[in-house]
Amino acid sequence: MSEPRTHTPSDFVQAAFDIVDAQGLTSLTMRALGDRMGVDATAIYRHFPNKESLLDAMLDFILGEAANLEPTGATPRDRILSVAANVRAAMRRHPNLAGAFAQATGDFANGLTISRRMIAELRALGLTGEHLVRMYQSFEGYILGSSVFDTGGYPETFTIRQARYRYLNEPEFDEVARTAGDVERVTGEAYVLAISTLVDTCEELAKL
Amino acid sequence: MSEPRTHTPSDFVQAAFDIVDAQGLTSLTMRALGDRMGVDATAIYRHFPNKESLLDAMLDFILGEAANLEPTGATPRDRILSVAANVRAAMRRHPNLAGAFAQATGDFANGLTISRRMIAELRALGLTGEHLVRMYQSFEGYILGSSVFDTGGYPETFTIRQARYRYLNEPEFDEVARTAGDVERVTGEAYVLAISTLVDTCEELAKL
DNA sequence: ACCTGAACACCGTTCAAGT
DNA sequence: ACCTGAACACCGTTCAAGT
Repeated sequence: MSEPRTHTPSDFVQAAFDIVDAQGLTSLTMRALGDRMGVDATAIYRHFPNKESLLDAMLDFILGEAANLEPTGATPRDRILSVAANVRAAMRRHPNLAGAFAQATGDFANGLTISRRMIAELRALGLTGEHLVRMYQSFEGYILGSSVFDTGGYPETFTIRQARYRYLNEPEFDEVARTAGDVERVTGEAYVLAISTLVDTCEELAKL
Repeated sequence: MSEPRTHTPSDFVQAAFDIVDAQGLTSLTMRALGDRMGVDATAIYRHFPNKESLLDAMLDFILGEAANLEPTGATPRDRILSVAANVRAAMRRHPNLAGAFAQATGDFANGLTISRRMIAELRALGLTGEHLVRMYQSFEGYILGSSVFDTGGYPETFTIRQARYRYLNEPEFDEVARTAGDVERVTGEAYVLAISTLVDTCEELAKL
């Protein structure tokens, strides 16, 4: 018999995204995924040793969506901002999965690609030695951490943040909290501002 | 009969920390928590409507460990660094739970306390209006995001990061990757450096 | 080579019943 | 007022059996 392989691991990953993006992470069960693929739940174990490795494949796919985009811009600063924007946009497309990055322990091939790209830009800015490693780590923490927090659970996240702004009883925050869209806009501006600030620091450290 | 209440919600939170800190988040089941408290699993529902609200209470407790510490330092910069260090240290004490912040949707009373404290320091630096909101958001994203990534899954996280540093094939990273402790040190330095850098930006924005 | 389906050892949660 | 315990509707995963 030996049928030609009808399903690839990537088929399961795509179907899993369909479920998670539309119904949330808790709706992704092996049985639900099997149903969507027209296959028994236990058939998935031909392709992934367990559910965790399926999730890791999904997270690596998200990073791949960022890693496969060539960063745009004529200067290291612009290319760093471009990488940062691409990571954020990729997570933003899968808000129900972004939070899973914080739990993941696997190492991601596409994460390495992004890391190498960032390091190349930091070298282009003139950084070496411990300055290079330290600034790389600052960027990684900010880009990943902030993106996960800002994109996870979108759009509810911004409604929640809007409510929190109101509780603060600070006139400036009241103003921003008029719509969840305002909160999202200022959060996006804060992201770009902080990355740009970190690039400033790179330039100063390179002069030493 | 009407026994005096033998258990408070906070008793369950403490017992839940015992389980999570020692055995990991997946070991925290309602049955396991009931066993540890010498009570049927379903008795927990007298105190918490569901498991998610128990987890929210645990996360708020972690933030409380940071919020209850008066920030030290004579300048806004030092007090901001102190707040940031306290948040990180509090998460660091519960590495198996840190990642859950990225999934949480609740709003946390102790989070508000920390927010108010940060805003007071940003005002002391001379920030108002959109600058204030934007910088606040940059700090929040960096402090929370970075702390979650750096403390979640400790100490395994740093072993994983060490392995990734080796894969990068960059001499500077090789050097840092000699021990997981070196990676942890440089990550901590990067955290302080980035916060300090953001304070620099506040000072510049205040001059405009 | 790949898939099926019964089965196992769990989950969170509800609800009637106890004291 | 608080706790018990049976029960329900699920989970992820294993493994012998099918084709």
